[in-house]
Amino acid sequence: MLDNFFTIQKHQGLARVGVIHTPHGDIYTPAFVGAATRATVKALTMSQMQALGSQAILANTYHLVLRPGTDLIREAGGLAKFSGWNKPTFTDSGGFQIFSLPNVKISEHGVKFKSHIDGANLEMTPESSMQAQWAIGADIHIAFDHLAKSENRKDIEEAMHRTHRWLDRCVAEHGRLREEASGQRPYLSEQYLYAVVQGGTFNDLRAESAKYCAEKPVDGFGIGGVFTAEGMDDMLQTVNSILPENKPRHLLGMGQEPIDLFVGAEYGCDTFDCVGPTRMARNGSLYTKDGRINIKNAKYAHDFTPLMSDCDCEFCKNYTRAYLHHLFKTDEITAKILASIHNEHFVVRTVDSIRESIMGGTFADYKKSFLSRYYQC
RNA sequence: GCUGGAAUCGUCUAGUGGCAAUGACAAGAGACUGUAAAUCUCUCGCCUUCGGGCUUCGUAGGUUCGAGUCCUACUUCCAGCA
Repeated sequence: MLDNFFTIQKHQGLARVGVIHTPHGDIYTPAFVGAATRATVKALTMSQMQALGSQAILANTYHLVLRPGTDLIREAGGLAKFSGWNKPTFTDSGGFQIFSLPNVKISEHGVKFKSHIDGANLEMTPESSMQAQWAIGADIHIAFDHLAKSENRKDIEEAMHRTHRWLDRCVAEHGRLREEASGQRPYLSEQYLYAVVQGGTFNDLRAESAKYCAEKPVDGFGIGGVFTAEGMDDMLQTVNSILPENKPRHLLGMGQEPIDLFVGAEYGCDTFDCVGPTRMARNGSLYTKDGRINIKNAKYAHDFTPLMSDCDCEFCKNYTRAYLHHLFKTDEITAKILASIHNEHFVVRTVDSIRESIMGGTFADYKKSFLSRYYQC
C-alpha cells in the first residue's frame, strides 16, 4: 500500500472525480480502460488508442502466461515497454478466464485447468497469479479471485469466502514480491494491488465482502461478478459506501452498455474496462448517440452521411456509413479497424464527459439526457 | 455432322426410385459486458389459422403406387473426332 496513489478532486454524492497516479502517468477518473487482453487492443495500434483518447489499458494474466509467457514480458522490460503503450497499465488476474474454461478443478490451493491452446495441465494459485503479474509488470494488479458460475446464493457465498482467503494470500505474496523488487528497475518497484469484491446480487454478501476487502492493505478495489450495472444501484451504493473513499474502485468488465458507465460512476466507480466496444465493432455493431446500429444492414449501403456528425474520431471525421458498410460487406480488415476506433472512442469519450459533468455539477442532468436519447425512452 | 458428357435455390454443388431436395458462398436479420469471439445464432421456392397446403431439379411426353433420379424426343452447353 502506497501513499498518494489516488487523489480526489471533486465529489458529487458517491460520484467523484480523481486522479490515479502510476509510474507510467496519471489516469483522470472516471476513466474507461481499454481491454488489451493479449497485450493489444484487438484491431487497434497503441498510437490509435492514444489518438482516440485512451488513458490506460488492461491486459490479461491468463492469456499472457500461456503466450508469450511472463518471463518473456519481463525480459522485454515489462508490459508497457513490450506493448509500446508507455502509459498506465492494469492486469487482470486470470481468474475470470480460468473459471470460464471447462473442467476446472478448484481447491483451496488454487485452480487446475487445461490450456485452451494445447491442453497442457496447468495450475494457477493466488501466489502464482501475483508472481505472473509482477513479471508482466503492469502498474495495477488485480487479486486472484473466484467468480462463481452459479447464481445460487450458496455457491456465490462460498466463492466469495474463497476469494477472501485468497486475497490474504495475494496480499502476502504481493508484499513479498514488492520487497524482493525494491531497488530494482523503477517499473518493478511500484506496482499496486486491487482486492476484488464479490457477492453476486446479494447485498448482504456484497457488504460482507466490501468490509473484508476494505480492511486489507490494498491500493484499490475491483468490483467483480457484475453482469449489468443497470438496476445494481443498491448493490453499488452498498459496496462503495463501505469501501474507503481514498482508494480507487474498478468496475470489472463493465462498459458495453452506456448505462453501466453512468450507473457505475454515479455510485463512485472510478475505472471501467470492457471487451464489448471493440468486440461489437469487429462484428459491425456501432455506437451512436441514438443507440447502437448494425452497419452491415442493407439500409446503410447508400447512406453517405457520417456515422455521428458530432464525433471527432478518425472514422466519423473522414468516412461515411456507406463506406464502412462496404468495407464490412467485403470483409476488409480496415472495417474492423475503423469500427474499433469509433466504438472505443465512443466509450472513452462517454466516460470523459461523465467526468466533466461531475466536475461541473451537472451529472444528473447529463445522465438523464444521454440515456433517454440513447435508449429512446 | 458424328461420338461421348452435362443441365438441381442468386452462384458453385450433393443427390442413381420415397425429396421442398445436401453443403459452401452470397443475401437478409439478430446476439455479443474482468475476450478460447475478425465469433456465434436464425432465415433463405411460394402460401400458411404453423396442423399443413401448393409449385419445383432445361422442355415435352412416358414407365412406376411413387421420378431430380429410369425411358423417349427435343433444346442448350462442354469435350473429342471430323
